[in-house]
This record gives sequence, structure tokens and C-alpha cells, in this order.
Amino acid sequence: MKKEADVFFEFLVGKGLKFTSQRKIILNIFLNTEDHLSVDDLFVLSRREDETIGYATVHRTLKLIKESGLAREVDFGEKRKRFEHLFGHKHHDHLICTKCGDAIEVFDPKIEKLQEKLAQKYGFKPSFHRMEIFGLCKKCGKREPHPV
Amino acid sequence: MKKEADVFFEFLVGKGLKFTSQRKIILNIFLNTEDHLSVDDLFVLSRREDETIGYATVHRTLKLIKESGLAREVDFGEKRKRFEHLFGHKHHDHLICTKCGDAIEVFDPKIEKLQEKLAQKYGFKPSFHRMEIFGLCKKCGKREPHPV
DNA sequence: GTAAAACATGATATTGATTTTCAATTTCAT
DNA sequence: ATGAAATTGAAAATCAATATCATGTTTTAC
Ligand SMILES: [Mn+2]
Ligand SMILES: [Mn+2]
Ligand SMILES: [Zn+2]
Ligand SMILES: [Zn+2]
Repeated sequence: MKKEADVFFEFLVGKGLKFTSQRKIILNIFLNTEDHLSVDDLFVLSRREDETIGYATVHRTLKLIKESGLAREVDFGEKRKRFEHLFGHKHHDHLICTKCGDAIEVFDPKIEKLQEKLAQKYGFKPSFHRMEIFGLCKKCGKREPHPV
Repeated sequence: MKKEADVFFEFLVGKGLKFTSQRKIILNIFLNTEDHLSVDDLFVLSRREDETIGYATVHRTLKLIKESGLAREVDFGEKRKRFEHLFGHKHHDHLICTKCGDAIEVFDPKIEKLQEKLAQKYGFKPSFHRMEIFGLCKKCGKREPHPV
């Protein structure tokens, strides 16, 4: 059993909540999918394991997972939210392919440092940030026709 | 009359559309407000000039303004979209105060350069990006109680 | 000038994701 | 077992964004 499951369990216990079978299924699918999932994605996957699981339950459980510190919300400029692993994952930003939708996780310490400096310059106390670069990934870039 | 109004007018003409009184009002309010406005913000402001203007018209006009190249959409992590001036404004990113909502416009050429490099490292062809740093602005940071 | 065509408007309806409500069920400590 | 508390799935509510539609207003064709 992953350590994350303990974290979630402890979080639930601390709030007087229960680790039900539905929550187990949803958590495990989330943990085993190293991807940026929407509520609906997770709902579809969860239904495969348990044909009776409800959308609301998936939604509520994902919210709990987020509150427990295991997940964070990410926004790739679509209309739906996505979630990614937080526990044991270092901060990173994304390169997002506008063609295939793939999200590459990246981290540049020099940029991070300059972001701090930039904030400082304005007397601003940063608490978090996000940076997304949109464009074509390696694969999609190759397939693109050359400019005329 | 601002040059932007001509840009918008030419855009409309090019599409066989008309520069109506409503569109004039909405455009002028948008141009005169150096701010990051939501459709609803702009609707409220427009109603002050013309009590009969409809929400749908504001929405449609803002869409046209965007298509004409005068505005672009920005996302400050709220559920509603915002729009800012694009014409004659250089690319910039934002420091967003999580307390008062103020958005400071910033630009760091070193960061921009590193973003290019970062993309290159992954064979990624960037076309645009966004970077938002959330935290407390100078004012709000001062008012914050010191940690215990 | 007049009539048809094209466009614009504001009210209203629809959409789609998210979030809440609610009655029924399950869990768990006595 | 019993009662309190938590959970569930379906359905409804919410809310911004968008589409529809009947009514006006130009513009164009004759
Ligand atoms: Mn990620
Ligand atoms: Mn701006
Ligand atoms: Zn791609
Ligand atoms: Zn502030």
C-alpha cells in the first residue's frame, strides 16, 4: 500500500470521516494514474472498477484528496479543472502542447530564482505561482508543415 | 478619438459589421479603463452610460474587440474570464494579490529568455505563455500580522 | 421610394462544469 | 440492537458563457 493512502487515511480520521470502499477506489485510481486528470476522467476510470459509483462521490473525494495535500489543481486553459499529484512531487511548471494536449513537466531553478527577485522588486510577497508555456511538443512540431 | 477605435472600425468594416452606438460605448469604456475587466464588470460600467444596454451585447462586443486584436483574455484563477488591452501593450505577466485582487504587470527579459531555452531543451516550439505569481502586494503585505 | 436582405439588439433559454441538496443507506460506538 | 453521525447516488441548483429568437434598424436592390 502506498504511503499516500496513509496520508489520506490520517486526514480522514482527523476530520472524523471514513475510508469507504468508494473512496479507496477513487484514491487508488488517482494515485496510479500519473496524469493530469479532470473530475470526469476520474469518474470514467472509477466506473470501470465499480459500476455504481456516482459522479458526486468522485467530485467530493477528489476535493478531499486535494484538502489532504495529496493533490493540487492545475489549469491548462481549458474549461475544466485538472488535478495532479502533489505528495512527493516537487514543484514544477508545464509545457502544454496545443495540438495533442500533452503536458510536459519542467523545472528551471534559474527561473524560480528570478521570479523571487521579480516579486521582491515590487515589495510583493509571493506564496505560489504558475507558469505554462503553450506551443507544439516535439512530436507535433515535426508533423507541422513548414511555413510557406 | 483613439487609434484603437479605428482598428476596431476597420475590423468591423472588413466583416461587414456596423459600428453601432452600443459598440461605441462598450469599446470606449473598455479603452478608458486600464484594468483587467470581466464581462460583468464591463456590463455594469456600460449600463451607467446607457441604461438599456444588454448583457449579451456586451459579451458579443467584447468578443469582437478580442477578435479585432485590441484585447486578450487573462485568467487570474477565478471562475470568470478577464480581458486586458492588447493593442500597443507589450507582453507582460502578473503579480496577483490574493488579498485585494490587485494585478501588477511585470516583465523580466531574463525570465523570457530562459523560458525560450527551457522549451528548446524539450524540442518544444513555444507560441505563447503565461506566468502568474500569487501572494501579497506591498500594501497588503504590510497590513499582515507577523507570524507568531 | 419601397421592399427585401442583412445585421443588431435585448430578453430569454441553453449549455456544461461544478457544487449542493436530499432521502435512503451504511457505519460505528455504545 | 439502537441511535447518532457519516456517506452515497440521483437530482437539482448554480453560474458564467454562449445560443436562440422575435423585434428593430440599417443597407441594398430594384
Ligand atoms: Mn504536472
Ligand atoms: Mn495585464
Ligand atoms: Zn503534441
Ligand atoms: Zn493587495
